[in-house]
Amino acid sequence: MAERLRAALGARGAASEADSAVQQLEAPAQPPADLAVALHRPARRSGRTAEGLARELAEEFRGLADFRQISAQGAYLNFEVDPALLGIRTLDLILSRGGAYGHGSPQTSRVSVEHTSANTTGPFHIGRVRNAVLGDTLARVLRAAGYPVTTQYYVDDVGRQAAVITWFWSRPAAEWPPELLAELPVGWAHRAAGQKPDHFRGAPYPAATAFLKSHPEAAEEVQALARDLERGREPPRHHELAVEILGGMTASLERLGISFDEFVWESSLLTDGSVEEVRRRLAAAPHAVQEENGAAAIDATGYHLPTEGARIIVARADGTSLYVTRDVAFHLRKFRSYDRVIDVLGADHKLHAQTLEALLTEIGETRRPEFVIYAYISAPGGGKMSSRAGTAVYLDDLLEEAVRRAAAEVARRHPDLDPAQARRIAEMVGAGAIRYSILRVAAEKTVTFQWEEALSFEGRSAPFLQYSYARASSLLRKAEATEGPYPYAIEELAGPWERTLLTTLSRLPGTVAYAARTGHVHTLAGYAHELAEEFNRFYQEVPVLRAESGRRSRVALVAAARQTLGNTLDLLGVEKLDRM
RNA sequence: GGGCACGUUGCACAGCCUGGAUCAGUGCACCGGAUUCCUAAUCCGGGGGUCGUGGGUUCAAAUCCCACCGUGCCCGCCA
Repeated sequence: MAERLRAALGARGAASEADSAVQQLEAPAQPPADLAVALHRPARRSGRTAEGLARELAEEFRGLADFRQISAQGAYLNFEVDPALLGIRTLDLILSRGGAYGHGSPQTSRVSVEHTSANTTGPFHIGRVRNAVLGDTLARVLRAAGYPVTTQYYVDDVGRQAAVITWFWSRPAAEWPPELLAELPVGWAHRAAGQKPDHFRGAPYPAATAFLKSHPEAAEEVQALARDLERGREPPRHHELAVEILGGMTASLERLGISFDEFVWESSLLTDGSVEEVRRRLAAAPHAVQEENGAAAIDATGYHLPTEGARIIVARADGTSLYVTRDVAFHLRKFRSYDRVIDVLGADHKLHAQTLEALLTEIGETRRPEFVIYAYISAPGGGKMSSRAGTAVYLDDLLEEAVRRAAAEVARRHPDLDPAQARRIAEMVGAGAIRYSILRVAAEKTVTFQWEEALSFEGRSAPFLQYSYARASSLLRKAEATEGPYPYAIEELAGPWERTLLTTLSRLPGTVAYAARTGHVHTLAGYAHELAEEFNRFYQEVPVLRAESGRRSRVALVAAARQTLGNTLDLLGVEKLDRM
C-alpha cells in the first residue's frame, strides 16, 4: 500500500511529499476511514487541487486488495480496510500467539534498566515509588518488544548517607545523643517488634541528619566512617544494616510486582579498582584542575552546566570520591555488558545526569546512557514529601489503606467468599490501583498526591481493568471454553461493537512498539483503559451465552479480548483476576 | 539571577514526537436513565473548555518557532 502511494505521488511530481504521506498511513484516521492521507501538500507539488488529486488517486487505487473502499473525501484520500479481513487477521494472531500477542520479534541488543536505586535510609514514600513503577514497567515493555533486559538497583553503601545509618546503629543505645533521641517520635524503638526493618532502622535517620549539621565533632565521626568505607574498611554491621533495610524496602515493592535482576553495591566499584581507574583518567583529562585545598576537579566551563561555579569536583580534599565519580565507574561497567543503558532518574537528578555526561566526555568515552526523567510527586496539599516535615506518604501506609478499602468492597460483593481468596483479591486490587494511578500520568508531569486519586477503584483505574478481565473470564467459564481452540465465523462478528472491539484489539502491537521506542509507558495505560471500555460496551450490548446465533464466534471474541487485556495487564504489572 | 520541565472544562489527566477533515477526548464530581437476563468495581444520555498570554511559520496550529506570564525542580568537596 505504502509503495503504491509512493509510486503514484512520484509519478505526479510529488515524490518529495511521499514520505510524509506514507507516514500518515500509520496514524489513526477519522471514522469510517481506517487510514487517511491529506493531499494538500502533494497537490501543491504536482500543481493540482487537493480535491482533484484525491479523486484521481481514489480512481487509480480502486479495487486494491484488502480494502473495502478507497474514496475521496474533499482533500483526503480515505481507505476503509475490509473489516472481515482485519477481524480474521487480528483474531488468528491473538489466538495463535496467546501470551506473546503484542510482542515484538527478538532483538539482539542487551539493555540495562537501572531504576529505583534509593538509598537505604528508610522506607519508600510514594514520590520514590514513581521511579520503581516507571522503571519496572519500562523493563516489561522492552522485554515485550524483544530485548533481553536486565534490571539493576544501584545500592549506595559507601556514601555519607549510608555512613549516617551505620554511625547511629553501630553504637550502644546508651551512647545515642539525648538531643537526637528527643527528636524521634515517642516509642519509636518500642514498636520495633512489629515494624518492618526499613521503618525501624530508618526512623532515626532524619533526626540524625539534623543533629550532625549542628554537631561538627559527630559529623567528623561520620566523615571518618565514610573514609573507611572508601578504603574498603567496612565497619562491623555496616553491610548487614544495609541489607536489612533494603530487605524491608524491596518487600514493599514486591507487593507492587516489582523485583530486580541485580543489586549492584557501590562498594564493589571501589574494591575492584574501577573508581580508582576513573580518577586516574579524570586526573589526566583535558580540563583537569586542582583546587587549592587539594580536591581534584574538572573545569567544566565548556559544558555549560547550569551551576554557579564551573567546577565539577571529582574527589574531596581528604581523598574520598564523590557520587558522580563512582557513577562514572558504574556506567563504564554497564557499557561493557550492555548495548543500551537506561537510567530512570527523578527530575532533581537532571544536573547529575549532565555532569555525568560531561565527565564521560572528559575521559574520552563516547557512549551515553539514555535518561528517563520523571517529576516528583508532591505531598498532599503541595510541597515536598519529607520525612522530617512529616509530609511524606509512605508506600506501606498507602498499600494498607488500599487493601483495606478493596477488602471492604470484596466483602460487600461476595460475603461468602473464602477468606484467603478474598484477601488475595483485595491485595491485588489495592496494589493494582496504586500502580495504575502512577502509570496513567506521563512521567514528566508534576503531580500532587491525593489519596482519593490513588485509591480510585472505578473509571480510569486498575480495578476497572481487572473487573473487565474478570467478566471475560467468567463468561468463558460459563461457556465451558476456558481453553481453546476457538472456532469462529467472521461474518458473525460484523456488528458495530464487535468491529470496534476488533479494531481496538488489533492496536496492541503498535502501542507496545511505541512505548518501547519512546519510553512513554503511560500510553499503554491509556490503551488498557480504552480496551476495557470497548469490551464492557460489547459485553453490555451483545449477548454471548444467550446468543441466539453465532455464540461460538462471540466466545472466540471474548477469549481474544481477555487474552489481549491480560497481556496488557502483564505489561503494566497489574495482576489479572479471574473473579473479583 | 541562570538552566530544565510543566500550564488543556470545577478537579485530575490524554492528545503534542510524526501539524490535517466533527479532535478537543477520558476519568472524577454534577444532572437524568439502564439490573426478571453472561459480575452495576458496568453501560447509555446531558450540561461544562479563550487548549496560560501575545506574536510568528503554514492552505491548515492544542500540536512547530519566538517572547512573556504562572508553577515546579535544580544550581553542595550530599546522594
